[in-house]
Amino acid sequence: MKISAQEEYGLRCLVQLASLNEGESVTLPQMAEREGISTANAGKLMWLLNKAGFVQSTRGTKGGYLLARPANEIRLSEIIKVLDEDVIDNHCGSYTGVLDICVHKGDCGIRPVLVGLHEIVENALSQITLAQLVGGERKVDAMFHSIQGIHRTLEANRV
Amino acid sequence: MKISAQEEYGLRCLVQLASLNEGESVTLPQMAEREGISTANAGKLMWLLNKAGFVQSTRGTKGGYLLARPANEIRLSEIIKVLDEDVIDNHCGSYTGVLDICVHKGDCGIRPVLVGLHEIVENALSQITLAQLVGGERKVDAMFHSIQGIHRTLEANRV
DNA sequence: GGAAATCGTTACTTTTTTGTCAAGATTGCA
DNA sequence: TGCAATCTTGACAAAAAAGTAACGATTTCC
Repeated sequence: MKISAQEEYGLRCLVQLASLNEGESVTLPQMAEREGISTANAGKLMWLLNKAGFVQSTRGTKGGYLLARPANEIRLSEIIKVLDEDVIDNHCGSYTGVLDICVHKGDCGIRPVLVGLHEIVENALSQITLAQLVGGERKVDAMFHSIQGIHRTLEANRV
Repeated sequence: MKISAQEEYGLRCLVQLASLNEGESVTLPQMAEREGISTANAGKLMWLLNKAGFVQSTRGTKGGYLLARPANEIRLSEIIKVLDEDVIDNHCGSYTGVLDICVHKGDCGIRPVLVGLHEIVENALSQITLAQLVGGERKVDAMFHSIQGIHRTLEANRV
């Protein structure tokens, strides 16, 4: 499985915006430099995120980008769905809907795996907000403890 | 996030082999037909899986492929690591090791997310074996219950 | 009003991933 | 032995993703 470049850098740019103080904004060249990508590339990402309503832009001198919604109301799952098709998708067709592209109409051997992965990833990402990725170890630790909880549950439910 | 074609079809082919009765084997054309891919493509996948020691092949008339190890000892996480780099990887560098490609050497804002996702996916996939994907609703249900367990744990540990 | 800074949009290029082909090697069987 | 079935391997072609470039539109400030 791969996290696409678009997902990764899009998310990173949003974290930058979430870290701004009241009234500040960031320009494309600044953003690009901080993430190690080209300005053109950052521009394309921000265009997507702007269309989707995550960021607000102003043109001209003193222009730039800032978040259009409060950072603690933006869930990572939403972001990923805008930057890519879904939190996880596969080659053969959406396994959350009807599987009609694939040859395995009724008896797809790996479908339970796809559905299961989709569910746990969607769950995890929908519980993390941009605000939680800003400033610090405390929040990161909390997230990690949640993940350790998952670990224990899987052990207990071992099939 | 995407599951690559190679991961998806490679896994499907192995499920076919896991479904065989004692003494049976499957040829490339059969395998390709059942998965809706070309023989050439199936050939390349099986070549990879053969090199990695998952399958055994015999050439000539009556030849074909079969599993080289018991289906209940082959974990999905192992398979995915052979068909792709890792259960999850990102553009910027392995987040299980040192992050040296990325501009964010010490303070990568999304690193906790990458590490967390890697952990829960690795965990889930390492607890599912090929044998569990063969023959039926009972095993699939059991797996699903495990996933529901994860769901509840996440709720309980909400950050 | 004009110049400079900035975003917006589309088209294009490069790279990576997928998929195909063809020639070779091995085996079984008549 | 020789033919047919089968896997093996490397080179090639097509498609998708990632990245770049160019030009247009808007805003600020002098």
